[in-house]
Amino acid sequence: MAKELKDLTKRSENYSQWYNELVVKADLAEQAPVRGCMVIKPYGYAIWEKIQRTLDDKFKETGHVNAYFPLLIPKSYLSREAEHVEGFAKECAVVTHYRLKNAEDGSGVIVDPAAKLEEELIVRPTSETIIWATYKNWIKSYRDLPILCNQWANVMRWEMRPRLFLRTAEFLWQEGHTAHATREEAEQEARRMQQVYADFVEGYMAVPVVRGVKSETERFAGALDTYTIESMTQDGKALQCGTSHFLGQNFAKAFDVQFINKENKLEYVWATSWGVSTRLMGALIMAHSDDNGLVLPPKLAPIQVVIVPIYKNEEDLAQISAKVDTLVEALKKKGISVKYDDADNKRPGFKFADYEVKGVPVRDHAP
RNA sequence: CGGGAUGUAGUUCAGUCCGGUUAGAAUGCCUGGUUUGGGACCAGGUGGUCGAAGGUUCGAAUCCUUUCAUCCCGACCA
Repeated sequence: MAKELKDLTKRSENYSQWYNELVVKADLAEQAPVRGCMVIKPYGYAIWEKIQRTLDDKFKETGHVNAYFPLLIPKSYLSREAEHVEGFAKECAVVTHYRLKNAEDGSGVIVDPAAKLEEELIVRPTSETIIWATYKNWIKSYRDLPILCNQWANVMRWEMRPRLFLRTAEFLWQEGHTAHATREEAEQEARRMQQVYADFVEGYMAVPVVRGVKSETERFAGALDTYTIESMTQDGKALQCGTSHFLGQNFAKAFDVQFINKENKLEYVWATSWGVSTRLMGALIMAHSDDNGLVLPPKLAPIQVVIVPIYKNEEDLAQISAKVDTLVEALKKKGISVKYDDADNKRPGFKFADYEVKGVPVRDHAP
């Protein structure tokens, strides 16, 4: 690199500032007007889409199906499972009214006091409660089991100290929620999904992880065991990348979900839940990127190859473009995403620097 | 929720201590031209309720009060 990137803070100077700047400069995301919320920009979302697509395939391969459960949860549901409410109650957003009206002094809209909800609604911090309230209706017999559902959704936790991708108030994730007839089967499922996560993070994100079990204090609120995969950041901290919980019969008991087993006896259902979130984006950035910008593994890079033409005049450009076009076609046939950046309002030097910050794996110039 | 800092142009910031013309710079953006092998240059232009409310004053970005927001360090968390 002939010239240093003038404005990206070095990791050695201030690691967390480096991270914050990189996320913005690489065009991945930006702060939203609402504290703790982020706008995921197209370049960042393209990475998330690849993560999503790959994981979704892996879930389907392991027998899971997608469904969707609602954003809002009756407040009373959250208090059904004692440990669960202990763990989540403090950080929830609450819907108390359903209507706004014009202020009489013309200062805008205000909450209409007449539109107060009888039972307040919680914006889901996670969906165990609403899902188990639903599973109660779905499960009668051992023949209804197992249920292997996943949902892609947004959730909200009112975090005290948000950071783009790593800890935002609203974040995107998937949450698997499975119901089983036996303890062994549920435990096996929880461990299997931990392995699916580990394989994905290592195989596609190229981020090494440690597989482990959470201590009692770090365990998911309501779980008997929490299996975790943890990556490392470059300042030597562990980052929780994904968790898979063996929930025992806690939620089945809280929501009274029983089934009749082969011996014609009533029994509580065994449960798991497991999730990874847009935090994976944070893990990806933290693991590979450097003082020159983002470093993306080719499997997840939205643009895998970028070609920048160098030319003196229109005639040159036409000749270069003709050659590059055939090259681009050939690469596309191989399933490689190529960008030919012939924009004439940026000079080559700018493009080289820009694509380096954005972490395009192969950057080349066409003479 | 505790400790610290900061709010001025799209962005990064100077000016605030010590009140005084029409609030500045860089960058971005727009126009024209020259350029184009690692973040181009020249000329012109665009861009601001100085976070908000109240107060002091002949006069407030600057002083006082209140308030809101953001960032950093802790505690909490996928």
